[in-house]
Amino acid sequence: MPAALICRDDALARIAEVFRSHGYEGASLSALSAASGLGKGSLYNYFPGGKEQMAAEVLAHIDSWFEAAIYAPLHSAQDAPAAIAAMFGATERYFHGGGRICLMGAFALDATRDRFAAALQSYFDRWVAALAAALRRAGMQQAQSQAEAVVAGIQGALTLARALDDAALFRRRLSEMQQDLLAGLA
Amino acid sequence: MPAALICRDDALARIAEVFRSHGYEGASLSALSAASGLGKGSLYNYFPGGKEQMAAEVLAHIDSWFEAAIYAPLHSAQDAPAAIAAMFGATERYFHGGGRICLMGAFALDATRDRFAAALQSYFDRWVAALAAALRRAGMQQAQSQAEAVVAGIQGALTLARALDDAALFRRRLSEMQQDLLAGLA
DNA sequence: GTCTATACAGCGATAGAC
DNA sequence: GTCTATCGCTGTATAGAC
Repeated sequence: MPAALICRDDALARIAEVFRSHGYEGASLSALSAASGLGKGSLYNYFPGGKEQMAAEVLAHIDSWFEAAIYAPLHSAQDAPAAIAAMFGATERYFHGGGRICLMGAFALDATRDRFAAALQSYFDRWVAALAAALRRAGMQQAQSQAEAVVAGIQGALTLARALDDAALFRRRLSEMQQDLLAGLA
Repeated sequence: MPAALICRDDALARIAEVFRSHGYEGASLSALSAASGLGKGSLYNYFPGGKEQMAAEVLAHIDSWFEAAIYAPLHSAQDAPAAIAAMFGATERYFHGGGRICLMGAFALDATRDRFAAALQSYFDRWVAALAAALRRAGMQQAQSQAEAVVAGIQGALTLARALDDAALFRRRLSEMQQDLLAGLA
């Protein structure tokens, strides 16, 4: 067990950050190799499908994280408002308080979308559905529409925060959306 | 005056669509040449700075369109609520009802941002400022925060609409944001 | 101004030695 | 499993004929 690289998941995490900062087209195999600490040959040993497989596995990993940390609690929690508050907290932490973008959102905005359309669609569909279910259980009218507003608001806040180099904008938006939602429940 | 290409602006418009659909890294000179109908050599005659200059001019063109069609009316209109309504209308038309993404937003989400940081920052800053000014004149409290919410909401709605391949979601979000804003003014 | 031909670097991917 | 060397190709950019 080498010191520099414990396991495949560690490599995948570093690969994810390369896709995050350079986009799919901009993430070269050289950069992926350097960041993961694996030679190109080794990369193809782990990911025979090459760059596309690496990106697909990164998306799958993100998806399962959100499923466990965000969607499932929204669906199963007894206390829906508390689960919604927890979602905002987990979201803020996941996106490093506005300093980290959403890879799903970034991939959606160029031709990369066509490659991973199913994964992107499922990610956003399930986020909206999980939040809408919690809002409905909390007694909110037009839960679906409100959920779309919040998920879109999160994506847009990430975009603005990065364009303006102002992570605080993201945190401010999250906190206001959360307040507005809870006010709508009261 | 050739029939296929009236002027430089026509070429720029086609170039813009290539950047929009492929992103900065994904927009190859071959694609830009094919879309504009100009050989690579001719492209470098129009744009000596190459791909970076093309993208910069596309962003400048977008910026001046928004300045004239959106920011200036928000600043100067007598009837602020009407100007805000007009902004939503112009926004919906510009983004083809949700079928066209925001190039500024797309460029903000990967390493391309660093190349055009000033243009991206200015675009979003001025959009937020113009909307906030109109909201303030219409008597709204926390106009800055509301303006950030709307501009972020627009960006996020574009992202979701494209990820879910559902342009109607964008139009729905616009219409609801507009209603909420006007309700907040009353 | 337009094009074709080309330069050279970097791309994703593979082979094969160790 | 790891690496280095190399493949074929495409990338951006330029030169030069017309």
